[in-house]
Amino acid sequence: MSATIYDVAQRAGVGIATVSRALRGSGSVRTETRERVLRAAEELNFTPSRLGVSLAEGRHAANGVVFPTLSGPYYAEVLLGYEEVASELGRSVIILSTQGRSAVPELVRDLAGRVDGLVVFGRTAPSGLVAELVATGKPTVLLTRTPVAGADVVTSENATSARLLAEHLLGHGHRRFAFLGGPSGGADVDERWSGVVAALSAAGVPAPQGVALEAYNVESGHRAGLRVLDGASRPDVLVCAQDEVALGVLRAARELGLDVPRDVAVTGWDDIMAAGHAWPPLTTVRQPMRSLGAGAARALDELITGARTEPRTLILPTELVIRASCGCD
Amino acid sequence: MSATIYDVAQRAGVGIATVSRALRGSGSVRTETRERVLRAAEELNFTPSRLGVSLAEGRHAANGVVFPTLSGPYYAEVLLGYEEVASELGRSVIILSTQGRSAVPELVRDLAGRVDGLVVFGRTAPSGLVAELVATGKPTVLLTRTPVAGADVVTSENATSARLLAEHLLGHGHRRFAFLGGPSGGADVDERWSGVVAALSAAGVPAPQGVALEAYNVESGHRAGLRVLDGASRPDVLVCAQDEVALGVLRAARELGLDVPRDVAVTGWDDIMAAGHAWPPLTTVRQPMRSLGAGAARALDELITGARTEPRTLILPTELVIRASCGCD
DNA sequence: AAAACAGTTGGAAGCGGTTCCACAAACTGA
DNA sequence: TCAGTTTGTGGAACCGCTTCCAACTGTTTT
Repeated sequence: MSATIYDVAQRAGVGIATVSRALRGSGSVRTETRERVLRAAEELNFTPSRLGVSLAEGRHAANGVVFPTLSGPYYAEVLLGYEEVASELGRSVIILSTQGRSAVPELVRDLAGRVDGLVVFGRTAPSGLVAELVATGKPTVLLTRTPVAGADVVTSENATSARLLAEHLLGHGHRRFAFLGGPSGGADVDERWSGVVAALSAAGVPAPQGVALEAYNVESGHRAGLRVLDGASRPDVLVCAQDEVALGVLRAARELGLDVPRDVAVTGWDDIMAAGHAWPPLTTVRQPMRSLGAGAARALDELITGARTEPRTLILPTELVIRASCGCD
Repeated sequence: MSATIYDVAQRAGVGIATVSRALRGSGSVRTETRERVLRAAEELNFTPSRLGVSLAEGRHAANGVVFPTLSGPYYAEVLLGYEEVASELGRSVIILSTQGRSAVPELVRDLAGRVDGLVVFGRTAPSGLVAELVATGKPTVLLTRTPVAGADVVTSENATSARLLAEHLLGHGHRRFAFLGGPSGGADVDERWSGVVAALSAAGVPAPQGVALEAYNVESGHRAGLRVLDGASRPDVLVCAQDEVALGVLRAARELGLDVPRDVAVTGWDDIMAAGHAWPPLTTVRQPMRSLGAGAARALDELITGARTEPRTLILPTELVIRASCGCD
């Protein structure tokens, strides 16, 4: 096995307390002694055991993230932003994906035992479980998820951007809307729905047709697209709750011989990479995915260090990205 | 703080050894005693400290993964496959992304101290560092990366698929090839290059023009595409080392008023989601991304548990995916 | 009935660090 | 010169668990 602090102490001819102080720069150690310790540590190729340190310090120096999946760019980007900041703050990131898992509560509890705090995305762990974690005093940040008492929330703006998007589409003359997303697509999707409904209502236009999805991915969007676009009463525009759904709709339209945006307009949400490369390029709402992750990491750090004790909600701004699929150009 | 094993022992009126045995089912404990312990643990809401368990067991029950980035679907998909299997094997996954980081060696060493073994992707940590880790006896699996003595390698087939791809393109009548990838694009890209070169050489066609990229993403492909396609001596086909690069090339071609595949053919590699949704749909080589991750997780588990001590190389098959961007249809 | 035995159990020794506390040595100021 | 710091250091007490070992109980074997 590798060298322990006792080996270093013996080699340097000092006590383990002095080794610890010399290596981590705490307490005062005579320069000459420090150098002797450093040399001994170097010679033995000593690296402090992370477990020993954590046990003694009473902290893991690690955070957990619970997300549904990394299929699709959204969660991956958020995770990336999160990991970057967490790493800067000296914390490792332990991941847990829940999609397709059966024993989610057990996995989440296990994860909670390995970290100082965790970030939980929407559509992963049930709220009861989150409440249970919060109750044990585990710092928790909720990402794009309905609030739970005692936990931070980080999310991006939805309702207003949805309203702006809908108003833009109304400006194109579209009147018959379909919204591909619900039901219970999670807090964020619900807010987008509300925003669209509000805009149409204000304009005196009939409420959008709500189209339920089994999942938020291309296949699901494709199936829904075929279903919605094939009927006689085809909508003017399909507002999709996610870009991937919209990509599936674009494919469905192509297969049905429909031209987007002439025959039907399509919009997405998130502004993933593929959105700009689709044909036609997708009009969508850009979410600051990296910033969401970064914001969650900072919020969690504040809760863990105790820099802040009161839970807080952080809402990041989004941006309407007009391309061609709405009817522009 | 939360209850410890001592609290449970006291409440149940037994020793901590008995509590440990009762809870983890090791050793023999009288049924009546076990039930008393279980009840006490339940009442105190006891969860064994992960740090205490790990320190005593001498293992972390966690693995690390080092990857460049999660921008783009490739690494995300592999990571997903990895996490799924690791989780099944009872191991948590700690992630570390290196792109844009300055202190990579320190970060990797720190990570190594928190895990029982790690997976290192290509283009992240320098080989010297990996060799150092392997030398300390840390089980290591290399993913799509040049081998290091003592470490497992998991990768997917490159040279043969590249040859097949090139032969298909030759069948379309293309003769002037450009390869967007090198130099030193990593072991996998080098193999793809070799495969293409071999096919052209066998057909008596001039060797491909090698086009260096600053990075493997859409922007980089876009810039390279503008450069290569704008000249007088435009190639017949641009073989890209990655789908994202190819997507950038498609955009460049569109901007230059070129029709793909009539004026120039384009191919990618990986078969990411966007490849099928691009216009024209991208001919590419599908890598089994999830399986790569899953294979790495299993290989690492074997090394950690000692089920296998000799390093091994696992090469997964790929599949040529013919769509329209090569000239088909 | 004595001896061998299987089943239970608690004490204590780690695992590898951090840090409190006591103590000695060297320094400060009057 | 002497009391009162300041500095440097080691011993030992944790942190929370697993597991070896010895002891103790109640059977079963001879």
